[in-house]
Amino acid sequence: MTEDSASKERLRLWLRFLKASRAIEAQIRDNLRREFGSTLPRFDVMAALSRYSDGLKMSQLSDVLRVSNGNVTGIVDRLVEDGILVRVAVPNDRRAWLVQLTPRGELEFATQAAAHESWINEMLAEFGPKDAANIANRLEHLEQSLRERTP
Amino acid sequence: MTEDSASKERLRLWLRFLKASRAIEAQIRDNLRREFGSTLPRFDVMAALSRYSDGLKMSQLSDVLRVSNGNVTGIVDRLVEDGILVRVAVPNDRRAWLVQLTPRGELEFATQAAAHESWINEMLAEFGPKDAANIANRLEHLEQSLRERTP
DNA sequence: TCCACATACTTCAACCTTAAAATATTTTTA
DNA sequence: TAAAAATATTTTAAGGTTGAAGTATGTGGA
Repeated sequence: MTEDSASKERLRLWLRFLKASRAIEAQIRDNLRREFGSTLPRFDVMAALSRYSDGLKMSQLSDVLRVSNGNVTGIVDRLVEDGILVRVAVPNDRRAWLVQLTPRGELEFATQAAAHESWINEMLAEFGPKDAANIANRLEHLEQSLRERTP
Repeated sequence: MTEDSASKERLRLWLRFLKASRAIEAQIRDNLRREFGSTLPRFDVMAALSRYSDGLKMSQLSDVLRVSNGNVTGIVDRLVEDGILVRVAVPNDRRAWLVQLTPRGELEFATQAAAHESWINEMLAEFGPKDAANIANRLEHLEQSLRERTP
């Protein structure tokens, strides 16, 4: 196998990877929209905050989600309007806000997260638990090595 | 292994999958922007058209790319402005347009595609050609079964 | 003190994205 | 052939995304 054809195989892997990822993502977006009138970015924000019951600052949230600061502002704005989140002032730092799920937000997220898990479970049914765990580990390693390349 | 923990493993697989996919995609977007002042959607359109030298109709393009009709309109508009694409009238059907790469567009795409392949080759270096081929096949199968679920 | 720098966040302009509505044209049907 | 249905595309409204610029506040020297 030449280096050149190895490169072609990796490209093919990426194209398949991207296609599968987009197909699953599109299905999730569609389900979120139809069943909950919501979106994947909103779900991602709720998921992040559900893991930090003390709340996160805007900048921490954008770190965790790996999206830009300005992006988070808009999504949080809309979730606050909808009563899913609250912004709480941080003592001794008038620049910062702590963002938290409201009780209603927690309830809403619990419902959506359960549905989300079952959609994934159906879509990835052809992966047995052993396989799933192996590939997940491999991807975790890949993602880590990518993060080391670009600090 | 209970069904419940199998579901949890599949969820974990999806989360890793998504994270890795987003990390790679982010790197490609960044490279395209910095090196070519372009974007992934533009690259995707050029890639699709490079496989069809006779050109594609707008609706065929949105089929191939699996994005909405209206979306393609805007991207093609900008690529036409930049001299990368042309819209050609279709004989006997005044509703439709055929979109093609210009000679300059073909040249531009060849350059970007070569760079793109080498970025992927570096990022996925830890996958040997055999591995890459195996996983690609598996993902192809997954994507196909997803397409059957949602026609 | 005060001034430079850093930090936290928002705003902005440009682009991507979708679903739904609108426009134009072609094809089918009554 | 006139009306209805189908097809091809664009427009629109709402949201997501980014990098860069802008605002406000905090911090650490000279």
